[in-house]
Amino acid sequence: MAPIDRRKQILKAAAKSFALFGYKATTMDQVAKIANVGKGTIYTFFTNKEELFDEILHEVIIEMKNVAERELDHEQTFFNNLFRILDSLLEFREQHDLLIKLSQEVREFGTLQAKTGNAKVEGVITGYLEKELRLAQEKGEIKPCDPKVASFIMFKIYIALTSDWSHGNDPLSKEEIKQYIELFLVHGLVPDLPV
Amino acid sequence: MAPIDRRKQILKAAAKSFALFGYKATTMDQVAKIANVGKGTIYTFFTNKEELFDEILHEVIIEMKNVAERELDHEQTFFNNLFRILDSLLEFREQHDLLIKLSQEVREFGTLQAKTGNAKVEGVITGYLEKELRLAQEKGEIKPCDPKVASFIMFKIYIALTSDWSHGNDPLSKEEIKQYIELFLVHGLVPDLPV
Amino acid sequence: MAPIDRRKQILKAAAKSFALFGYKATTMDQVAKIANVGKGTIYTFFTNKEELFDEILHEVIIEMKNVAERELDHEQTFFNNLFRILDSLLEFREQHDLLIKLSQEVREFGTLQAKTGNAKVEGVITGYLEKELRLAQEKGEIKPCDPKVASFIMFKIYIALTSDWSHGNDPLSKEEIKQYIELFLVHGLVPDLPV
Amino acid sequence: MAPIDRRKQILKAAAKSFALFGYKATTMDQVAKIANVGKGTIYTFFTNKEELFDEILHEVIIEMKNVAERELDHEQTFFNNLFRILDSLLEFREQHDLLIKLSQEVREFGTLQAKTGNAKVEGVITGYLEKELRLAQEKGEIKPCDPKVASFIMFKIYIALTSDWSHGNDPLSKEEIKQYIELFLVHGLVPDLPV
DNA sequence: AATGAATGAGTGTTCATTCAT
DNA sequence: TATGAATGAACACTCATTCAT
Repeated sequence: MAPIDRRKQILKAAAKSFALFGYKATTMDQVAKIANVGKGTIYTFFTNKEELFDEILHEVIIEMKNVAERELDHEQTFFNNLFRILDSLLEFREQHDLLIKLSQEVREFGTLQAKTGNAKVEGVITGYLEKELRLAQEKGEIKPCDPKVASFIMFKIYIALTSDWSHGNDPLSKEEIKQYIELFLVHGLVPDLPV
Repeated sequence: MAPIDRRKQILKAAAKSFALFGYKATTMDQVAKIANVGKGTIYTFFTNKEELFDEILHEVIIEMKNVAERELDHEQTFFNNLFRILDSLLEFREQHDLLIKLSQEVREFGTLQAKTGNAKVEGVITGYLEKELRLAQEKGEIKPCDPKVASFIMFKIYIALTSDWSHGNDPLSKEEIKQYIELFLVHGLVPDLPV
Repeated sequence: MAPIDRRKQILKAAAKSFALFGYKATTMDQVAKIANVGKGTIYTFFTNKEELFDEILHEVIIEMKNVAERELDHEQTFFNNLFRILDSLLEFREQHDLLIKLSQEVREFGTLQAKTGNAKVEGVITGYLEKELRLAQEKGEIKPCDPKVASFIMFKIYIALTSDWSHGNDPLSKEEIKQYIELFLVHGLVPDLPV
Repeated sequence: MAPIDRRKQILKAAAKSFALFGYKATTMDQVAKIANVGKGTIYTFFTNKEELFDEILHEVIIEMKNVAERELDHEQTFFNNLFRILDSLLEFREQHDLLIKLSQEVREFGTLQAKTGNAKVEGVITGYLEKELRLAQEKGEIKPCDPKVASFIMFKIYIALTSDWSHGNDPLSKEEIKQYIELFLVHGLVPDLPV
């Protein structure tokens, strides 16, 4: 088996376990077993548990950023862009949705926090979103609100629909996710014409 | 000191520590020290760490339910009730908001998950919300949507604003929280009349 | 069992194992087993393996220094003092002879070396000896030689007789040790009158 | 590269590392890197780490014995022989002095000890010395003493001067070493005529 | 024959839980 | 009853050894 395969095997197994059980509750033995690899092998590719975790986080960030940048077109409206990017992200959800959820757990490590603080999935995504929200606001495409808070909530809603929900429920389809995002973000729950 | 006092002391200390550091990162030594109690004493009241955790979860649920039931008035509209209940919950937020966060961590335990599944804060709250959403829908107060998903999202938005946000940002005021809930849940981001 | 007993038990066991097998080859499991104590118990008294080692070293140094200082009398000749101090040291040899040997192994730890450098048994003892040798030389009691080298050798001879020798041979009696020290240090192997 | 070269390369590298860091602290990776050889290659020449160590010990012994036998001349006095042999040994000190030091570390291995007991550098050298001392004693060249103990001490003094001292001090020159051996072994520290 | 990626037994350390006082 | 000293199972990580290439 090519070394790259083994590295990927481990990353995949670790991602699965981290997403399922969290950082602390994931043991290296477990990762090794899931990856069908000797425990020592993990350490030939990653210095330690923390680095393994970081690597996974980093990969997700890179990939999501690429997707977003590929789709983003400033000629179009904010919501247009939002839904197209969403569409692309949801395309390879299978590899990533659980991982995204990890972003919520980074705070678990006292020490790690500082070091990787700005590399957090959450930070990167909301930062990105915030910038776009600000532009949209200037163009009058959305109501006035703090873009920082708004981007934070949008991110949380996305996570809730793509990841959180599927713990304990059947995963939502791509279309359903988009519908609910539209419902909550765009128009709200109140009927348009409560005559 | 009466035994009930000791029990409460421990519960309070554990709640604080669980909320601050999470389940795994909370040690019984820590809880004992915060509670100003011998470590062994904890075990005279609780069988083990897991039960201590469950108890705390349970207490929060009960209290929240009481608050909700006290405020709920089916003569009024859904949103009216929602905001009044929210108001009351936020009132004693200091004791509970961090705990709510715990609901997110329950999944941390592979084994625990199954056993305490139905005792989850999350499940109770969303179940409650779901029931009310269904009624509101029947009355035409809100747009048609799956009440289960909707209640889930609403809960997540609530957690995001009251708890998640304050990791890394200044906590939002009660008023701000209500504003954002209104913005996202009730009316959406799109300006009302983009003629 | 009084806590002091346990602490002493552990120190004794660790001393034995360190002296017998060296630092690296001594496992905490081994120490625990020899001390007839749970492994965790060691960590209630000592932060880690290194500190356990340091403590042992420190204790020996303190005790030896006390013995030496009690016996030292600058009114008397160097050799007189030397033999009286030797006498006292050999008195409680049973607790310490093996430990003394540890001084040779301190170099094993890359990191430790720097931290405890000046606390080394060897350094303390030879430093002490050196000072006395210098005085003796000024008084003409011994031949001219570098006191630093001389003290080093004297220490090594002492270790050889009290400790090294007993690995693989019956230990030498107190009297024998003194005889050999006199033979090598004081008069040399050459017969006095090789007529 | 001829296999014999590779073997020598490995032995040399291992000798260096054992001498520098000791048995336990020497890793096979380290040896392989120093020898500029694949790690697996080591195992084509030596069954395991222990055997590699033994081989090195053995080699030193053979070489020292050869040197000694070449110089030894029973027509001459004990001390004459001693100093000439010493001279020769010190000649190729660069390759071996650190190795000699290893003799002290053999005890490090609980299990190994028994198996290689009779192959110990120490044992061979002191055995040799003992024989010569016995002869010298019979000729009246040295004072009466147990040749076994005396040879042991002589060996320790030699190690101390050639090897131990240089940890933490500038190495002594060949001349200095001989001077100190003469001082301690031959005549002692007491001035000849303390009138 | 030579290699180094892969392995898992073994190490130091932590912490929930027990139990003698 | 309340305690905290004692415990050992469990964890992250290391390294001698193996084996497919």
